[in-house]
Parts: sequence; C-alpha cells; structure tokens
Amino acid sequence: MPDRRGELSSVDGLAQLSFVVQGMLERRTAEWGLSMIQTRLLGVLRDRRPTMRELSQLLELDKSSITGLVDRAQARGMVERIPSSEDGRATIVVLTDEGHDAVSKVADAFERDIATLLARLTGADRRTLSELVSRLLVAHARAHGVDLFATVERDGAARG
Amino acid sequence: MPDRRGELSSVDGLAQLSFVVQGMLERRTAEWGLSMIQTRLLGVLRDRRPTMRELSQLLELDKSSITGLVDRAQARGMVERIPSSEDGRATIVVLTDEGHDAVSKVADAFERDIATLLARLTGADRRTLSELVSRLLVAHARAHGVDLFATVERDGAARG
DNA sequence: TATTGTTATACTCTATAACTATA
DNA sequence: TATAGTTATAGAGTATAACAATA
Repeated sequence: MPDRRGELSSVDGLAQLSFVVQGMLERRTAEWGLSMIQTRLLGVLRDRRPTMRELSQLLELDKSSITGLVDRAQARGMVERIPSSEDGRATIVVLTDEGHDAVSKVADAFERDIATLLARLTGADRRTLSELVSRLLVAHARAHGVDLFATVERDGAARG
Repeated sequence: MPDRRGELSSVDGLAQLSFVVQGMLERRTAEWGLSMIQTRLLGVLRDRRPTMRELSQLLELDKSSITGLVDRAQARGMVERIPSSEDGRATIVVLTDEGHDAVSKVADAFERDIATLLARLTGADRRTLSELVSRLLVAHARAHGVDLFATVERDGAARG
C-alpha cells in the first residue's frame, strides 16, 4: 500500500465519500420529515406502479414489512392503494400528487448538495471524476449481470 | 447538462456509487449478524474508550438511545461498561475481544469488497480516481471547518 | 395447491420526558 | 443547580408465522 502523505487510500476514500453522500441524503430526507426507507419507497414509485409484491422485490423487504411501510405512507397521504384489475389478489401502489411533490423536493435538494460538493473540484477534474465513476459503475453492473443502460422497464413490465 | 451517451451525470454517478458502497457494507454487517448502527458503535470503539455521553455525540444519537444500543451490544458480549474513576456519574464503554474480532471481520470483508470494486479499473485510472476523491474529501472537509489530516484525538480527548 | 396481501407477534432502533445519583 | 445515565413510553421499521382471499 503506497504511502501518499495527505491522501487517503483508494478504499478509505471511496468509503468516506459514500458516507458523506449518504449523510447528505439522510439530512435532506429528515428535513422533509421522511425516513430513508419512506423516501426510497416514494422514489421507486416515481416512475412505476408496482404491486405490493413488486415493491417487496424492489426494496428487498419482506411483504409484511411493505404492508406497514405503505400503511404509514398512505396515512400521510403520500401513496394510494388501487385494486389490480388483472389479478383479484393484487394491490397496486401509486404516488399521490403530494407524494410526488415531497419526493421531488428531497431529490432536488439532494442533487443540489452533490452538485455543491462536486463544485469543489475544477471543471476538468470534475469531468475526469465523472468519467471514472461511470466507468466503475458500468463495470460493476456488468460484473453483476446488469446493463445500466438497458431500456428501463416500467408500469408493470417489471414482473419476474 | 452535457449529453454523454453511455455515461451517467456527475451527480447521478456519485449518488449511485454511494448506494453501491453502502449496500456492500450493509450486506457484510448483516452477514455477521450485526446492524449498521451496532457496527458503527463497535467501529468507533476500535480506537476510543468513550463515555456514554461521548458516544451520544460521536453517533449523533440521544443518550437514551445509546443506553439501549450499548445494552444490546453488551448482552451479545461485544462491549463492556466500566465505571469512570474520574467522574462518579460517568460510564466508560470498551470493546471486548469478541467485539474487536467481530468489527475487524466486517471491516476486512468490506475493504475487500471495495478493493474488488476498484479492481475493475486499470491501475492508472484507479490512481487518478483515488487522487480526485481525496481532493474532493479534503476540500469538502475544509469547507466544513475540519482538517481530515489533523491529529486524531483519542482516549477521552474528544470532549466538547 | 400456489400466490397475494394482511395480521399477530417480537425485536431493534429512536426520541421525549421523568427520574436517580453524582458533581 | 447542572450533568451523566437509566427507565418508561411511544412509534417506525423489520422479520417470521399463520391466515384469508383469489388464482
């Protein structure tokens, strides 16, 4: 491991950076009275109308956890439950206008935070960093059998 | 916003990267039967012997939350409570051997995960990324009045 | 029979308020 | 009086197991 004074190791740097970024997101969600998981829920509903079961897969939580999560979001007027017309057992969850508004505001504030963070680099450095991060994410996704730039499946097309 | 096909925006890239890294940490902590907050607790105890109050400041949690957190860690044999010899009201929390072992294993696995992730870049790209990330973190820390490379305060020196 | 979703239950995590012991 | 820590209480978030309704 090379000893570069005044510089973190690659591993530490990436770890610390992830904490900084996640900390920004947590502060913004808290600022809007949302928890991280509630924000994630609203986030995945921005461009999908999933069933409870699909939410369970998207958020990697047990279906019983999704019941409680959606209950609380619904009680706050952020989402609605709609009976599926295709399957009498299924329930579809959709964002209300209020929910859409809330998640958009959190997302906007968060994006501004990251933009501010990145603004501490010069334009050239920022472009280089952006390209390397992209390359890293694409390679990582590929290694896990995912194509980051595949056509996004939407509106119920996400069935397994 | 420049349209670079097959490349994420700087903002999206950094956000996604942070999710990938945090996901790795979460999987490793779960693998060892620990929650993220339990792992953070053990992590801060690796090089400190804080009081309950200091833990409250380090983890940014209410003192009553620390009581429960330490209770559960203690019940699992990860930490011990020691009465302070300096202040009859204070309690010092220390890692047991088992706790040290657990947090070391999580940290090692996590570091290997990040190293594996970084290994998807060439050596030259990795060095460039590392330098840019360091520069970003240092600038960010400085903007928040912190010197990342200041002498680390330890063993009770962390009083505010 | 299998699947979708909810309910019952239990545990972790968190905060607020009230309390005890010490300074 | 002020501070350190715990207890009582309440609520969010999570999982497992059992259940009802539908396929």
